[in-house]
Amino acid sequence: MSVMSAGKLKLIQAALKLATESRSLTSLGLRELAREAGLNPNTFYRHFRNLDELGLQVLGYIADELKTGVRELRNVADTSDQAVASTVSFVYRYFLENRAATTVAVRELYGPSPLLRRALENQLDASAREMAEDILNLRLVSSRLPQATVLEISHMTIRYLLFRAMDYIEKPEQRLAIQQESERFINRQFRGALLDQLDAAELEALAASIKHR
Amino acid sequence: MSVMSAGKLKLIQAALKLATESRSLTSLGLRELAREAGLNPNTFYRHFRNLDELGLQVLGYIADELKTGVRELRNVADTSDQAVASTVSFVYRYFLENRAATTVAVRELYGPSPLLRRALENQLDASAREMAEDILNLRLVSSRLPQATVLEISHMTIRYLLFRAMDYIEKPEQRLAIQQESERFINRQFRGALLDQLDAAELEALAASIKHR
DNA sequence: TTCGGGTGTATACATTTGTCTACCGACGGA
DNA sequence: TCCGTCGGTAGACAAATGTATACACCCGAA
Repeated sequence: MSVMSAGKLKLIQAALKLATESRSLTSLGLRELAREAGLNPNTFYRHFRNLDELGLQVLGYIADELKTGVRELRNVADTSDQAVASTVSFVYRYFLENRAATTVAVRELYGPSPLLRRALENQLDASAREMAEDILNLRLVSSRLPQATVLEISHMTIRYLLFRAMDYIEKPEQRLAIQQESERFINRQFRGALLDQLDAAELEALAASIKHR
Repeated sequence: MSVMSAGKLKLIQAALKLATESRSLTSLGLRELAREAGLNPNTFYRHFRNLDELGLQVLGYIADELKTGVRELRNVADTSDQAVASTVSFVYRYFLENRAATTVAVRELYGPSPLLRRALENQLDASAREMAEDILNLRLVSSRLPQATVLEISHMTIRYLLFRAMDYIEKPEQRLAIQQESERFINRQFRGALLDQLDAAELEALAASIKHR
């Protein structure tokens, strides 16, 4: 994936551009692609057997872009005390910088091509596992939370942030609000899960303390 | 929307079918549509000016389908004590029965057509408001939760359930797991929000009770 | 130096697409 | 009874699409 002839790169970038601004990746035309890339239509066949193969390569391309981002993400979480806020802020800024890749990912995750969907699901799965690992390693949440719960919340969070990133990208005036809302989302998930871990006596005490106004 | 000639209905249903099983609604062809409906291509022009107009009408059609479902939903929540569990179960069964409409909604919510996206966003907004209203009226959560919080969680929940419905539809062996996971999602949101409402003294007490093992 | 593979182009062709104009039967109101 | 509108069809058109074959250039290995 690292070495790639100029024409192939042009085609992939043209696919990203067109998929973002006009249609879905799966519905791009071969000639449309070549036109955008400034190449002869037949050049396409030098690099891809068909349009599905192009789609997969585009996913590989954006996966590469994403991987560097995830690595940076780990460092951010490592050195921050306000882990949730800074992580959310970083993730959205990152999606914003890679809006083409983000848009394609969102559209194809539940799109018509099973091939692309599987690939994207695996990508999200891996990200969720990494996130959960970081959370556990850095002890960002109470150790009373089971590992499975942390993983589940990581899954939910990543899905939520990914879709919300579309609004974040396209509605600049709402960015701050979306960011804060996402922080609340995550905090509530973890606090709610923590509450579930309390034993009966603690729950009763809590309930009582809430009851009297 | 209620009275509609046979041909028009056939075209809309053909659009739903094709959009579900092969491509996105926005990328359907006029002739493709007519072929599926068993009609002459030109019949299309008797009912729609262009493909965008068809898209809007399809959304209207599925919105009608959805509305009856939401109404039933209110009744379920009304008579149930285990509101969350039965609501989730009902919503997913409902999405399953309307898989075509659900699929189209998911794909177009962040799809390439701004027109369709606005329409869908409004639809989701209205559903979230209804859900919040029900929750508040039926006193399903503590009255200490601000109205805005209930609305926000309703928004998040509806988005989450909608997207998760795609997995629910397509992975029958995971249905039970997805259902339970969704219940946890909702419960954690509300419990986490509740926790945020506690005042300092209550939080300290809670923290202490967690600290000692 | 020659040769072969990788990259890109030109031409061509059958197929499909959106759209235009014209024709036709049904049917409801005058 | 006549007539206009509605729903549907038929045929034709230019444009665009995917694909095949053949040609041209560059560059590294032999």
